[in-house]
Amino acid sequence: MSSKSPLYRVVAGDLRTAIAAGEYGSGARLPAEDELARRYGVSRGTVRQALASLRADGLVTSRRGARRVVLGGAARLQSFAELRSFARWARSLGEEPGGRTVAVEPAAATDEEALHLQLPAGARVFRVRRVRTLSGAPVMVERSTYPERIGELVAAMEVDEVSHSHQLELHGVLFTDAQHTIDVVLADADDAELLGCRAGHALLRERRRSTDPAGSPVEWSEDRYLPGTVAFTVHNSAAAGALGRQLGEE
Amino acid sequence: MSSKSPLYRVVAGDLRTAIAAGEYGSGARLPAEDELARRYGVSRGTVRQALASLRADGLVTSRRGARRVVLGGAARLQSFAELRSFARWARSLGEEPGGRTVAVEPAAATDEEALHLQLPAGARVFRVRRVRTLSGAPVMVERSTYPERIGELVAAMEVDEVSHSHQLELHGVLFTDAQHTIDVVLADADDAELLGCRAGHALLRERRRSTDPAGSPVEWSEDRYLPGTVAFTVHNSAAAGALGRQLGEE
DNA sequence: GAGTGGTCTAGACCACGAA
DNA sequence: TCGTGGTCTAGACCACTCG
Repeated sequence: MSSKSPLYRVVAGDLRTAIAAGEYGSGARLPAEDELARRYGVSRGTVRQALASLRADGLVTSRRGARRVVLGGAARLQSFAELRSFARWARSLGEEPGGRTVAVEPAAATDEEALHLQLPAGARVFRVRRVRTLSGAPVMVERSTYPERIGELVAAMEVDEVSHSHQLELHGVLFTDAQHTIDVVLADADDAELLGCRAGHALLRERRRSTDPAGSPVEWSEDRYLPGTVAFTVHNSAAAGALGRQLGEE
Repeated sequence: MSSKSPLYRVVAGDLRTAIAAGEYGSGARLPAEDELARRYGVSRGTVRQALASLRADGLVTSRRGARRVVLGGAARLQSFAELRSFARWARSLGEEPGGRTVAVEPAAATDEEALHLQLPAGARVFRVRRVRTLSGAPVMVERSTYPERIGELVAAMEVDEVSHSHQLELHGVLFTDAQHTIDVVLADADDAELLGCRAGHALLRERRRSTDPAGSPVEWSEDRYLPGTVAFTVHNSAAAGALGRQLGEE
């Protein structure tokens, strides 16, 4: 066994599997922390670390004094529990992701781009426009802005490269954190042509700012999805969570 | 001092304040864990628990070997990362929330309702339709389904009650966990009349399943927002072991 | 009152990043 | 190499839930 996984991940994975397999159905009580610690031969702290990850994903409840209870899971579509690229997300659903780069152009950053990428106003950036497909059908238009260094890597990729983020990973560029904003926008002429819908059609918009492990912004992107192709799901709790609502102004 | 807050919350709050105040600007390095432990006179574990909550909110990075770095992204003092009712959310933004109940009716649960509320098919439920307003202007139609026990409480409320969830809290009904799904839908005739838009207009839809501390479903709701009035924001992370340490919530 | 999770301590060793 | 965060242990006490 060359298991390089930390213990708490092994425990968490085991519990996830057990829940998914129906060993602990919706509403069932999980074993007590002490019992799990004995069962896995680890300390209670390690068990708690594992359980915290299940809690963060909304799989179980957690209250002082009472056993943890398995929450009735839901069909997840685009879950924000993990940060995944379009390509990886599509494959996890058994769909075949595709991508076609429509335009790559160097440019001087607008004020908004400079703000989100933490660059000086007018800094050199790359704007990339792509159409993303599922099983050949266009479902999303992606307009991304990259800092110069990263944009040059993107510019060098094939126009039908399926996963830019995977290619960037190979060059040591990692996307580890992202802040998303989701709302509705109407298709402009460009969207209409690329997605094959009519202008004025409603689209689901996701704006995203991604950073690398060091906290430096690596991407500012606006994705526009055809309705019905995706939905975003998120879990939160009164203690903490991931979702927020904001007034819809720019 | 009647400080009832756990130590790690005090530390976390202090760090949040310092970041919001610009003491640690975007890109600044936070003090090391040992240093913080000394400074606050607590153990390293407690400091780590505090930092985990900042991490979960996307305020700082976290990587082995390197100091934590404050993530940019404007002055986001208000963490919208909690589960909040429409009324509470609106007030936190200085808006005046309102609500008008349009219909309350007992019914037999559809299959979908029964599934989400974990009730037997055909069980008695209550359907409630409301229009939510901000400063008097309608922004959202809310269609909720409640289990019988809770529905009866809702049915007894005033038609212009601003916060159902607050009233339910007074009756001991707590909403602690929720799973949300967000997508786009077109307004039907009913939506159009209630929101004052035309049928076919695009609306931002949020479907939500809420549970109480014990994990029992207490509400299944579909909210439809006029575009431009709200946007949903989410932070997530792919960092290995980003979340969690020996924390139980948060 | 017994069981359980929440908080906290004081160590230890390791893996990784940066100088 | 050295500082840092990631993982893990073995205790302790408290607050809460539940029968």
